[in-house]
Amino acid sequence: MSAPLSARERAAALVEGCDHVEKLSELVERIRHGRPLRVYLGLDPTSPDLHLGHAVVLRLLQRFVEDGHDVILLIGDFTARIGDPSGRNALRPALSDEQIEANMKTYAAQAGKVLDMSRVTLRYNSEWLSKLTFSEIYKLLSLTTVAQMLDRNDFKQRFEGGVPIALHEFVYPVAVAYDSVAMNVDVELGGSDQLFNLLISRPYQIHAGQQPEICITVPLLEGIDGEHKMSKSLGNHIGLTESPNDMFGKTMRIPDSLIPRYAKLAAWWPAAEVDRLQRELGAGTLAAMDEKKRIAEEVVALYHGREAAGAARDWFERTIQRGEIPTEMPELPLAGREKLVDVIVAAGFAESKRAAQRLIAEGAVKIDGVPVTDPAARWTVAGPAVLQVGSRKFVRIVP
RNA sequence: GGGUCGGUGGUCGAGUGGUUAAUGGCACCGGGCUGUAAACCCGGCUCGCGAAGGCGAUACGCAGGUUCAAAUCCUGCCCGGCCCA
Repeated sequence: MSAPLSARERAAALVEGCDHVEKLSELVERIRHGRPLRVYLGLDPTSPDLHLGHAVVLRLLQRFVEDGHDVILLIGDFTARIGDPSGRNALRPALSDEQIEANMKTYAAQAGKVLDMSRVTLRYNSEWLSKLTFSEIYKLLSLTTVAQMLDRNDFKQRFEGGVPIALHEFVYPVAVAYDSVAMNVDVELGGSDQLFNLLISRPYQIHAGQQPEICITVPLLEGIDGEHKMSKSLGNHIGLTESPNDMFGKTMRIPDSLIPRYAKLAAWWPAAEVDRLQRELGAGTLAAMDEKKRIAEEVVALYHGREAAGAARDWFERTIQRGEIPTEMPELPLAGREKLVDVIVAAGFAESKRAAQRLIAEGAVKIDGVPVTDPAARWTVAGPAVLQVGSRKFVRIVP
C-alpha cells in the first residue's frame, strides 16, 4: 500500500484532463476537510440515447464515486421543458411531456454503463423547480442582469444577428443554478459548453448562504464527422447502446486527426500514452489505421466487454476490409414478398420503395454476393439468401 | 397597437405567372480510388403504381381567390425580424 494521497494530489487526480476548474484551490480545501463532497451532474432528457460525448462527463462523475463522494445524477426533467439555449443560434423547441418521459426511462440504465449506479443518487429537478412560486422566481431573476446574459457568446450573436431570444431562455441558466441551491452541492460537473450555466450557480448559492460550488467542465468530444461536437441531432454520434459492430465501425470512420482525441476521451487512455501516440503518429512511426483499430476495440470493450470487442474487430476486418459475407447476421422471413424493393424496405435498408429502387440502380444491392441491377427485380431465390445493401448492411432472407 | 420586411425541400440559399419536384452550396446515401481516414471523381437525394417507356399524387407558413397556368398575383389568418408606441 502506498501512502494516502494528500488533498492536493486527490484533487489533481480528479480533475485530470478537465477543461476548466473553478476553483481548484477550493476543491483542495474541501477535500482536505475530509467530508465527502456532494457532487452532481445534470443531464436533460432531450434525446433517448446517451453517447460517447455524454460518457466523457459520466466518466468524471464516476471518478468522484470512486474517490468516495456523495454523487448525484440529476435528471433535468423540468429544465428539459425549457430547453437549454447553450450553443444554439436559434430557438429550441420545447419538448413535450411524453417525449421527456420516454427519454428519461432509459437514462439511468444507459448511464449505468459508465457509472456505478448503486453508489449514485438519482434525482429529478422537477422535485423543486415545479414548486417554486412566481414571487420566488422573481427574486431569483433579480440576481442576474441582462448584460451578464448577453455576455454569453451564443446569446450575443443571436441578439446582434436579429435572431429571436425568448425570455424563457434567459431563465434556463437560472433554473440550473437553482438546482445547485436546492441540493446545496459542493461540486457541479458539465461539458465545457455548460461553463456559463455552471458558474452562474455560485452567486445564487452565496445569496442563499451556501458555499459556492466548484465548477468543473470537461472537453466536448467531437462527433465522427470530426467537425461538430457529438450530438444525436447532428447524426455524428456513437451511442452507448449501439451494437459492438456499429460502435467499432463508426469509430473507424473518424478522421485521422481525431485519433488522439478519441484515445483520450473515448478510450480513456492515460495522458502520457496519448502524448506518445500523438508524437509517433506525427513522426509516422505508427500506422494511423492500426491505432484507430486499437482505440475502436477499447471503446467497444468499455461498453460490451473484451470478447465482444475482439469479435467486432474480427467482423470489421473480414467484412469491411476483405469484403467477405459475414457468417452471422439477422434473419428476416420473406413472408411472401415478391419484389426485391419490398424486401429491402422490410429489412430497414431503405425508407421507401423509391429509395430502394435507387439503391439497386446505384449498384449497392447484392444477393449472395451477386450484384442486382434491375430495379424491378423480383425475389426468385428459393432457399435462404443473403441480402446485402452497401458495404455494411446484411440480412439473411429466409423463406 | 402602428409601420415595414420576411416565412422555399435535412440545412443554407436562388427563383418572383408559363420546360421542369423547383438553380446552387453544405449535409446525407450509393459507386470508384483507398485504410468505412483525408483528398479527389461519378451518380443519387418527395411518395405510390408499372416489366419498361411512363403514369399519378403531394410539396415552396395556413386557408381561400384570380388565371388556360401560381412558390411567384390578390384577400384573410398564423409566425418571425427591425423601427415606432
